[in-house]
Amino acid sequence: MEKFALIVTEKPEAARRIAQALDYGGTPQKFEDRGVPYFLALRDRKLIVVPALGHLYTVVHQRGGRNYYPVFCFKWAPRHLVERNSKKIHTWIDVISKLADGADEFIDASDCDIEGSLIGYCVLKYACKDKENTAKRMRFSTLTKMELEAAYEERLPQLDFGLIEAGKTRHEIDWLYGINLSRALTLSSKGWSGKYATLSTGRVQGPTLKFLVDLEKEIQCFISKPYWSIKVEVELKGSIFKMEYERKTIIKRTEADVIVAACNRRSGEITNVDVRKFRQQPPFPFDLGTLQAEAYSLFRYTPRQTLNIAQHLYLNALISYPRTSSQKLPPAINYKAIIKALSEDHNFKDLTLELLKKKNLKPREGKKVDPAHPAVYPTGNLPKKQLSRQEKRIFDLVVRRFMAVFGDPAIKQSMKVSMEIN
DNA sequence: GCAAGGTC
Repeated sequence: MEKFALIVTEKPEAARRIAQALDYGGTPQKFEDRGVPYFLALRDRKLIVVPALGHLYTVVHQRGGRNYYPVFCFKWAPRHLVERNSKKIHTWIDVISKLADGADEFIDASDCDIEGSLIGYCVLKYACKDKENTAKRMRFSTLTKMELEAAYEERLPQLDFGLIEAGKTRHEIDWLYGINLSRALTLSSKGWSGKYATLSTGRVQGPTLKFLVDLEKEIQCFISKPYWSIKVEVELKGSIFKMEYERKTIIKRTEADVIVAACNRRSGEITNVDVRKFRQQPPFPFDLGTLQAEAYSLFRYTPRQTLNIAQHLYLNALISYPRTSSQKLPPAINYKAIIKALSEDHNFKDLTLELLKKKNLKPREGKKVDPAHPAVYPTGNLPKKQLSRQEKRIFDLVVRRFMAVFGDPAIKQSMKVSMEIN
């Protein structure tokens, strides 16, 4: 039978989109084997695109037994041998292995970050039987046809072993640190109280608990004290203005009463007007955290909700990969083409036309970077189907932030008026 | 049965 190239992705939706982008007719064939989807795309040669399902391999101790400590001996193994309820993983790996037998070229198309690179590596090494050193790498940060085609044509000759090493190390150190400290904690609490209780800690939950304990202690130690503040309404040329007393808090009620009595119903005199002009720079492009913060403050969406919505928009090729910590927009993404494409939407028309008048499109950028992805930006694709209310809001937010990044600084003015009464 | 972080 004719051999083919096997393209491995991190998840089913990515496999579907990659197959669609690479197939010359845009109509890849979908297959399913025991619940595992994969795709046949025809290009310069036969391509089979098969997804993983996140991590299929993980770390496990080499010898059994539960309560011994410390434990330093571990090995990598398929997840179904380690975790209960992962029969699905067993089938998944089996399907990939069978497909690998018919392939003579292997291409890693997992997400271009630490975890993704490790996922792709493990599939190639274990499920495909030691193909990690001969496999090529497709690098992309959006699932658009243009970028995927370029990523395929210009595939890198080898995997990024630096990222893979970082992924392995993250995995292994988290395991060593977490399992050992959890066991130590469990054993010492049993020694102390005589009762068994499973306790756990780790790289993330340990420090997080510490922050919570500190905050809780602060809350419990807080003693509230009453204070008074004085607000006044003044009439000036027939209009009422609200002002406040120069000292924001007054501890004693009697003292506040004296001040109020001295000012009430008297006329005053404006002693100073302080006008200040200042520039407000455009915002930074969105990293995931700031997108989540903004979505919460505007719409009260939880960070998890926002991530899910953004993930969905990404899978529909409307925005770039949202799991990024970058606040930078490299010129390679072609700002002008994106803004032009967005101008087709009447909601964005005025703002995009204004930006397109500019001689130079230069984004304001933040300091944060990400090794694998740029900041979140709209791809320029407009929704083909009606978006849900939530998707619409997040998409709109990403588009508007992207445009704002190229804007001129705002000139703002503030005014502080001081008045003396009695 | 103890971690963390992918995916669904």
